Amino acid sequence: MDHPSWINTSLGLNIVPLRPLDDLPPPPPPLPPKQEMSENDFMDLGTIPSSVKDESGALAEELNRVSAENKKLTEMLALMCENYNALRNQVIEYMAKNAEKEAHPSPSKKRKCEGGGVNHENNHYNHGAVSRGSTEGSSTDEESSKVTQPREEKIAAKISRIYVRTEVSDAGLTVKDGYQWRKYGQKVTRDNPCPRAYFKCSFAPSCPVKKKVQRSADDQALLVATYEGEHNHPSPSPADEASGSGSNKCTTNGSAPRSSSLNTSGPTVTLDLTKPSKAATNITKDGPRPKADSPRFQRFLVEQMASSLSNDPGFTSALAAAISGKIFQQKK
DNA sequence: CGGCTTTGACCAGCGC
DNA sequence: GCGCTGGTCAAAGCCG
Repeated sequence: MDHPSWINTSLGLNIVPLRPLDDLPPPPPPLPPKQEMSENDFMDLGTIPSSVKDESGALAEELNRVSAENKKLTEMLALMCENYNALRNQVIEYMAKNAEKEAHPSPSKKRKCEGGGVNHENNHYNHGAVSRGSTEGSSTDEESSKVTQPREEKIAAKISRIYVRTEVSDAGLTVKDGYQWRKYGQKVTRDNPCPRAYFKCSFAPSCPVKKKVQRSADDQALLVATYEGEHNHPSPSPADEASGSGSNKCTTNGSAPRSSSLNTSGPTVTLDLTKPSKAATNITKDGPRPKADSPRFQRFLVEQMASSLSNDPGFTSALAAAISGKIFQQKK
């Protein structure tokens, strides 16, 4: 993971690890001046008509034009890379700030944060959606509540939270995620009339993972499951996982079981510059593959980078929603 | 009979 | 110190 996974939860984004820009191959150097092939190239030199001099002039002009275009595209690509780096740095800086903020919550507010934390975060980040991903590097209210544990253990504890939409008539508090859980307690909390159920992972005897499940106070059809810790045993078999997640379509990430079929109604954005886009795939598969050092390829590269962001229908809306949600949460 | 759930009791942290 | 609250324990009951 390149980025702290809290961003998945906090921003409601599912960000695929980006390949660092430094790893990207450098933009191909400008094309060396070379003669473009034309029909005349295949003609017998002895049969060159006298007008070839005019054509050579035209070709030189064309060459200059192509070179200029090549240079322009290279500059555009460099500019885009620069913008991308700047944006990435901003994101990293922002994530670092948040991680620091959440890693040092006000100790005096420990319990108050705990009380409504689940539901409030639900509203801010993942209303009506299943959020997944361990909040590695961002200790939350739940984490700080384990005051009896050594500090190292608290830091190591990974918290992840998922939201599962169920039938309101379904009174159960079970979030089927493929793992085996043993319920060891149930409590009615102050801020929520719905009881909170406490589970321990019974898949492995020594597994330290705990899970708390409670219905959202605002939306009783929404189950909030909070996972604490990391499983110290292999994930359940895919069959188990599939059967386990069948009814609720619920799984988690990080410390909790993985899944790809989440019941997310919230925005999910996948940024993956390491994978070729559809268009790129089509070209490499179906059409002639442009040469890597050709101006056409460079233009294609630029267009792909731009279109991959701007043409993604979910990107702008998800970005706007995430940013506004984050700002709204900070104002509170 | 073993594993799981239920549920009241207990403990610890926090605010007043 | 006391009351409130969240988290955990453990005995009893349930179920296959």
